[in-house]
Amino acid sequence: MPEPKVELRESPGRNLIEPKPVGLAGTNLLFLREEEIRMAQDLLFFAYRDFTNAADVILDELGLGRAHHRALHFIGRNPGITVSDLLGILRITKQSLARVLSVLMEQGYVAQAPGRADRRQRLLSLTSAGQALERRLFERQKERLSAAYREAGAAAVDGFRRVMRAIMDDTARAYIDNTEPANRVPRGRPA
Amino acid sequence: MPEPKVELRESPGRNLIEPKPVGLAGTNLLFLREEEIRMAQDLLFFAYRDFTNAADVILDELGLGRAHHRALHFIGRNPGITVSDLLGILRITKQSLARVLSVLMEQGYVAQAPGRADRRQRLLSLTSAGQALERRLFERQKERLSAAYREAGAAAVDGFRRVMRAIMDDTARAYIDNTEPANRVPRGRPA
DNA sequence: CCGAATATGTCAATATGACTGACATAAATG
DNA sequence: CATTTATGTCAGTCATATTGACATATTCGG
Repeated sequence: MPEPKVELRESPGRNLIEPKPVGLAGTNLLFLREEEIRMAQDLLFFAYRDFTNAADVILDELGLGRAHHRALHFIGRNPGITVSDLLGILRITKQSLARVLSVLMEQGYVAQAPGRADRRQRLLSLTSAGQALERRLFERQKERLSAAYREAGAAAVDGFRRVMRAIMDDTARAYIDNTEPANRVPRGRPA
Repeated sequence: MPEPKVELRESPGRNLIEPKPVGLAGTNLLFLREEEIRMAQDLLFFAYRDFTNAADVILDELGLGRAHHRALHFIGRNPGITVSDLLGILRITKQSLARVLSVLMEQGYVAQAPGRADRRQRLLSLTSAGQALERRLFERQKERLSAAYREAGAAAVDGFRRVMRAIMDDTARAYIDNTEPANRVPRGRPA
């Protein structure tokens, strides 16, 4: 019985707990707004869960975890990134990153080079093996994401991006905006 | 302690690693498609990170973790849910859930009742303390999410929902579709 | 040039949340 | 009655994160 059953067979207390949409317009709107937000919580949980799952088979084969994947992703996307910038993106402690990075370097996926301007820095980049691995992981997630994009359509994708960007905090927004491709379609807001 | 810096001060290897959008139309489109997907990876990471962060302060005060929050959320949303249905939603093992649930029950946030139709089942629901706690946690995430919805606009929210729904797997989609408000009819269970 | 600040690395100890696999009990079901 | 199901539990392990202290090399301001 491998398939997890998600459908609920009975939910006796449901109607006792949820505020019923009564005739009063204000109350009903409030209810809908709250339900909208709770739905967003569900969406974020499930979408993120299945998005991250997509690469797990490959990671398991190699004895790596999601933390390694995240590091590979952001180093691959920002070749020559400093350790402290990577820490700022991942929002984990130096020690947590150190363990992940040391594995990736030992296994030849990530290389360090001293910064030319500031020789204290260790600029991180993917080796060709690291690029290859990151690509394998990427392809798995791409399958799921591009299928979703195809299914939802271009207009929905634009809305998706806007909402996701608005959920994250300012520093992450700044990162996202700087990482966009140069030939991007202009956003709704003024620069 | 300075603000974590996310902006990248130098990225020497960037242009060496990213495939350049050459004149060839096909290659350029391929590049854009790939960049679109990598952007989606970024969006999911940052949005999920900051969405989950929102409730952490309260959880820390109480010595609870995100696993407890997830359980509270899905029990609150599905009062009377069975243990196995909750396991199917969270996709964790019985043992992982057991530890979380036993804490929540010891601390009076969650109650069990034997199923009426099937007395093997332990139907889970929030106590009033559990409802109160879930609401506190909810309000924090609501601040962030409703601000994002407001900023992005109704059309974007619709697109967001479509894409998120398309990212998740079939069982999660079925759950989402059954949980939608208003057009929710009594669950298809034969009494 | 010197002292302070910065970038990075490292140590030890700890916490959380997840896992596997085995086993136990009660109840439903054919 | 035998089997299956729903749930609980035990023991051990792993992955990922944390804090806080300390070390080294380098940069930078006065």
